[in-house]
Amino acid sequence: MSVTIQDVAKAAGVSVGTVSRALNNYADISENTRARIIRTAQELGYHPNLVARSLSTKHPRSIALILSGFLEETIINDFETMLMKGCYQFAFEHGVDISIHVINSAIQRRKSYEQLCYEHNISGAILFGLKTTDPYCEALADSKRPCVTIDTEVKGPHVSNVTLDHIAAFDELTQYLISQGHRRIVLVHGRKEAMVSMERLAGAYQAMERNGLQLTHDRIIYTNFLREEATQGVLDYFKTHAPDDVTAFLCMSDMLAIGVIEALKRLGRRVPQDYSVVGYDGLDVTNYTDPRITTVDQNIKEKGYEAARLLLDMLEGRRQAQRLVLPHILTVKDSVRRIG
Amino acid sequence: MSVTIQDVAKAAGVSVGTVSRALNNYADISENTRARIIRTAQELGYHPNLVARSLSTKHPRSIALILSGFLEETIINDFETMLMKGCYQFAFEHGVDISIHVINSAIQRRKSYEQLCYEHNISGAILFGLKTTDPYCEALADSKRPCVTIDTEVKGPHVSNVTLDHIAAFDELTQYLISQGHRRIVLVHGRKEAMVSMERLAGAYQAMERNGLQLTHDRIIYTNFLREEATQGVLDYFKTHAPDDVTAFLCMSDMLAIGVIEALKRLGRRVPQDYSVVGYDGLDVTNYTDPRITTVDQNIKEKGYEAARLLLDMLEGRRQAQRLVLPHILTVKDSVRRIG
DNA sequence: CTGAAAGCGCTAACAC
DNA sequence: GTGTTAGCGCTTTCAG
Repeated sequence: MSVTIQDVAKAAGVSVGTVSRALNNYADISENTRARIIRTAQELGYHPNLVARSLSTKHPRSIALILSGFLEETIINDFETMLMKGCYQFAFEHGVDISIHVINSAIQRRKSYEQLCYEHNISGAILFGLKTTDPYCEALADSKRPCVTIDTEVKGPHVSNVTLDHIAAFDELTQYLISQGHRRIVLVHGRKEAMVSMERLAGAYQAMERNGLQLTHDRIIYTNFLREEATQGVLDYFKTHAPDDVTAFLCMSDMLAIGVIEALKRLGRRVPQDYSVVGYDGLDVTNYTDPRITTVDQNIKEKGYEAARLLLDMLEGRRQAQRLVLPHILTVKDSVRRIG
Repeated sequence: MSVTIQDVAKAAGVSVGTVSRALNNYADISENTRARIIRTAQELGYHPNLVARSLSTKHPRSIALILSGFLEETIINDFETMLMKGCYQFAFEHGVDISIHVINSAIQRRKSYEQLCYEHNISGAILFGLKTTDPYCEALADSKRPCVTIDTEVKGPHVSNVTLDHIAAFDELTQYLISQGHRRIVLVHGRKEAMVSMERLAGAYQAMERNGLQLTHDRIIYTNFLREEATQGVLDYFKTHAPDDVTAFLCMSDMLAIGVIEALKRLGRRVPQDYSVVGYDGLDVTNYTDPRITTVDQNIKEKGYEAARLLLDMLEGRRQAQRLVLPHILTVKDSVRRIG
């Protein structure tokens, strides 16, 4: 079939153990034989069977990207793709192998995190899409297997988090609106229970208070992050509020911003001439809408890259578990008008 | 550590072989012991170690989704995500495990397809993003390992293809424009050498000839599928052509359509009032542009689902290698005006 | 019907 | 320095 370590051993006239040592850069081996073994391995086109390796090794270096929840998401975004890009860029640069596993909350209930890792011989994982209520959050905290969560905040001796300062980011976004002269701001809110919503809400409060503005309850449109809800919410809003009751819509996601713009168009209003709108996420689609939407870029590719680096460092004992806060990027485009 | 087959055997008072047989639905085992073993396995929370299994088994059922090329792509689309959704939907429904592997052309040159499969104990693969010039295309044809390519046409005794009839789809799209009264049509072309471009071109020719229309060379704007190229191309076009030289732009991708609309807006023209534009792919973003873009939905999620089903059927000998042509979906939205 | 045992390819103790 | 060998957890003959 394929060329195994045995074949290399035979061809090089040594034992399999020696081949293994040579190829894994062990110290106690003569440069001579190592060179010879590496050469024959190359000639034969040998590549180690990673499955066999991870089965036998005690300190495996196999790292996994575990994606949760996106199967159920009705919202389409490019987070997973961008994240994969980031992880693999690091992986390619450093010659590590990443396996991807797709799960959801139901699977988490059926199969424990440890079990999942055991089944696939995962020694360290990057987790994306975890909800704070997901079973794996607790499991991660208890596990002695190093892992990195992206965005989800989980504390544990071997758990790192890579995230943005969403509060500061949303503060900055809000501040930007205010700096452009907007004082009558409506917040288009995401799913109430979601951590991501709460953080963004805190950021909005923070910025508004600092500027002596109030965020009253009737100035908040609640949604479950669905675009249509934002559209409907805005339409409803203007049934009970005068047109000049608001000058800007501060949205907790880009999709909500798109929904808001849709509603405004239906009402015959123009963005940004009549109303300003900002989003959050930095989805690529914000470049193709009309107008292009000012937003905060979550920098998800960078998160993937840093998560992979951090995980590898943890596995090799170079770094402790930590919270890594990456810079966010306020991306000013065309959906905000300066007023006043 | 984790509960192994040994633990189950001990607890149930049988041998590991018996446990294995019971759990894998072998015939030659008494219903009594099977039931008992299954019960104890459940009580202990046993899940098989898939790595160990795939190492030992002769007829492994481990299937992989191999994604090529998207790391280099500057174009962001949701193909990979949708594809994964489709594959995993089938996988979850049928209790099969899919591993995902990310590669590119460079990796294909460095490591053979067989080697990749061997390393990860892949018994059958779904491949997406292969270019016709990629080394793996030949490798697939020669391999006795069943596989399914998506969109890329590869012929081989164990190679299936899941695709659309892109020629017919583009024909239909073109015909739609014509049926709306458009006769002066400009084709916005993708990368010349790409198979996907050639097929679409053929479809366009076919429809136009059937309607007694000519697709002359000066009515084609060439691009490499980049949005900005389409924008520039249209701007350039109108430097040498009169405004009424064209009534509709037939684009080989949604991104190109977005680029065209951008150009028309810059020129102060409105879509679809002044010009009609159609795209191809069915990206989600076509729902958020202004206007929403009439396009052909490639139905990528369905492709993933059917590819997974087909691969499993091939692995289990229920189906031969075949070319599976899924229906495409002409999605009429708001970017075409009926004229004449 | 079930147990015992070989072996998948590799790593890591343990010898020499 | 290098060879030998015992597993990693599982499937699959081969006996009985």
